Formats: sequence, structure tokens, C-alpha cells
Amino acid sequence: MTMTRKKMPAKMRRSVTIEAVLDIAARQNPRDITTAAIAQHMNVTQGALFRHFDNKESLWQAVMEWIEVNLFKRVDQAANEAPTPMAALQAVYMAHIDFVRTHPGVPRIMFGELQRSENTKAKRQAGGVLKKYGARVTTLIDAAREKGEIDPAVDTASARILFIGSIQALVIQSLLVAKDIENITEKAAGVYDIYRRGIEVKR
Amino acid sequence: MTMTRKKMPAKMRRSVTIEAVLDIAARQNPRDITTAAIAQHMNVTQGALFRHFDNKESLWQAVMEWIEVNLFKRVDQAANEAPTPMAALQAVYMAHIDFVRTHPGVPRIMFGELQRSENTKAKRQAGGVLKKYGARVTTLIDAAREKGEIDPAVDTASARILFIGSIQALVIQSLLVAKDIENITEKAAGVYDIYRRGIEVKR
DNA sequence: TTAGATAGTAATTGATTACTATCTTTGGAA
DNA sequence: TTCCAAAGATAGTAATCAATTACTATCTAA
Repeated sequence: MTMTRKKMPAKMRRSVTIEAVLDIAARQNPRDITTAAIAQHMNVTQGALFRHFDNKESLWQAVMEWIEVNLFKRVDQAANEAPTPMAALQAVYMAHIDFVRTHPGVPRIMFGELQRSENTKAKRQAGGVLKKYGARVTTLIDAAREKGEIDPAVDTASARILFIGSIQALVIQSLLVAKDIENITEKAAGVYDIYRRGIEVKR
Repeated sequence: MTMTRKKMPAKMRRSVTIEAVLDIAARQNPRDITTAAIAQHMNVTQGALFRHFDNKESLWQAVMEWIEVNLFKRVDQAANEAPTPMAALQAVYMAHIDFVRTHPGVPRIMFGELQRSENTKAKRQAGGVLKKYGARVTTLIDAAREKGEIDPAVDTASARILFIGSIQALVIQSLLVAKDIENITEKAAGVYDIYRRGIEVKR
């Protein structure tokens, strides 16, 4: 039984709040998550949240930071452990899919932020994460190309865009069929297979 | 010069309203569009909207209907004019991209609806459009497979998922770099090229 | 010509939301 | 054990939004 103490040190409360947001975002449109809903989810009154965050926007910034740190932790580890660039690319893909499976709210939050019209810091952070991610992918693609693993005819930018799209494809599928998020890993293999065939040098 | 009459027949006003929503959605998060903003955009007071729609939800339903009708009009025509299933697949892809380019609000509306937690009719409509679209793609893939244009090793479901994802990939890219929506057609060709390489039979 | 129908206006309402001011409790250091 | 700063509770406020209402302008058909 997890002991949910009534009072918590500020640092712990902040991370619990971020987890609450991620948790709720798995089932609800991130933009519709109210401070009241977050507070209720963690057994605290709504006003208490503002002891730890200046405002809602700064809470979203904290969430985006969490995403950036934890996504790249997983993804970079996967890339580093792979023997070849091509293997790294696939490892990154599967690590990302697994990250999304365990944190279904993350892609919804990312996409929701990118949709926003207001140029908030959280939105810029989301864009920054995606660009940084794209740079990682580009590096791997270029390395694989030099090793002769990728067909020279393949455009790097297109390959990068489709890589991200192939992840997003599975996310959309899981939005359509709710419980597909659990089976996302199996589907991912099939989808990545097509992607790999699309970029690799013909044998 | 478009004559914006003060009084309009109800039918015209309804379609003008839908256009206004599509227009605003190109620049703003669909869920954040207020009835006041819609009304202002079409030079009418906020209350006037409710002369033509029971409520905001029914306006969204009308928008979804517009999307369904107009998307499939373009897509089906493209498919029918193509000589082979494989050519049809590419034609559908390019038609879809062109539809998105001329109506940038559409993908935002679609995925905004799919993100919603409330099981509204508009959300079900969005899911219906995507499923119907997927069925079209599946039919073409199966036909291409029978003609020996697609590698038998390729999983149909995966190919369908990635097809939709490859479109979504370009949409995300345009969210990231705002004015990329204009160049989406050029990028589309490169992305589709990889997709085609991924599914077609090796020569 | 005029009466009914249709479309639009202006003002208001109740609900919801992020945020805040003030009071209360708790837990750990001295 | 005592004390006090940090964490939370309580009870608000101002702003925003969809929706409604009473009223007016305009079109159309008999």
C-alpha cells in the first residue's frame, strides 16, 4: 500500500504533481485538464497546487522538462547500446514506442502543445524536443548511410520525417482503438519493418 | 469583391459558418475556438450562431460532415483515375496532401477531436472518417498485392497504419515549421518515395 | 400592400476556470 | 517537549464562455 502522506516536502509534491498530469493526460485531452482535476487526482485541494507552481503554465513547463529528460534518457541509452547505426535507429524506435506505451499521455501532451496558437514556453519546449529528436535521428541516418546501410537515393530529411511519422502512426491508431496502446509494441515491429525496407540499401 | 450580405439564407449562413471554423482552425487550436471568435470572423454577433446550430457541438458535427464529404470526394476521384492499384495509392496520398495543404485546419480538427475524452458525436465522426479512410487504403493495398505490386511479406495492417502516419508526419512537420505547409507537396514526394520502397516488391 | 417568416442584435445568465488571500495543521529541528 | 516555517484547507474573486432571451430589421408571398 502506497503511503500517500498528507503533507509532503515541496520537491516530492512537485514530482507527484507532474506524474498526476501525465496520468490524467493518458485518458483526457491535455488541454482540458483543470487544476481542480489534477488536485483531486492527488488528494489535495486545488489551491494547494499554487504553493508549488507559480501558475498553470509553469506546471506545463515542468511536465515538458520531465518528458524531455526521460525520453532522451531512454532513447540515448538505446542508441548507445546498439552495435551499428542501423541497429541504433531501430533501437531508438522501439525505445520510443515503449516509452509511449508506458506513458500514453506523452504524445497527447506533445501534440496538444504543438497545436497551440499562443507562443508559450511550453510550446517552444515541445518544438525543441521534437527538433532535438529529429537531430538524433538525422545523425543516425547519416552514419548508417556512410556505412552503406542506407540507400544513397533516400533523402535524409524525408527519412527523418517518416521516422517520426511512423511513431505517430501508432499513436493515432491507439487513439482510434483505445486499448491498442497495450498491443502497440507488436504493431510497431510490422510498421518499422516497412520503414526499414524503405530506407535500406537493396540487396 | 465578395458581397457579404447582412442577411443570408440559413443554408448559406450554415456553410459560411463551417468555412469560418475551417479558416480559424488553420491558425488556432480548434478546441480553443470560441463562438465569439467564429461570429466575429463572419461579421455577425455571437448569438446569431445559435439561430443556425442548436449548440456548439452540433456545429462541430457539421464541420466533420463537411470534412468527410470533401475529403472523400477528392480521394475517391484520385483513386478512380489511376491506372493501377499502386498508382491509385500514390494518387490518394497526393490528393490527401493537397487537401491538407488547401485546408490546413482539417488535420488539426481531426486529431483534436480524436484527442477528446468525451464520447461526442463529432468525435465518433472523426473516428469514422479515419476508419473509412483506412478501409479505402486497405482495399488498394490488397489489390496491389494481388497484382504482384506489393511484396507478400508486407503486413497489410502495418502498411495501412504507416500510410496514414506518413501523412501525419508531414502535418507535424508543418506544425513545427509554420510556413512548411506551403512546401508540403514537395516534401510529400520524398516521404512517399520511402513508403513505396517499403511496400513494393523488390526488383 | 402587408402579414408572417426569417435572420440578426444586444444584453444577460449560469457555469466554469485559473488564481489568490487568509486561516489552520503538521512535522521536524532545537 | 516546544516552536515555527512550510504545506495544505477554506473560501473566495475576476474573467471567460456557451447559451438564452426579448427585441428589431429584412425578406417574401399572398
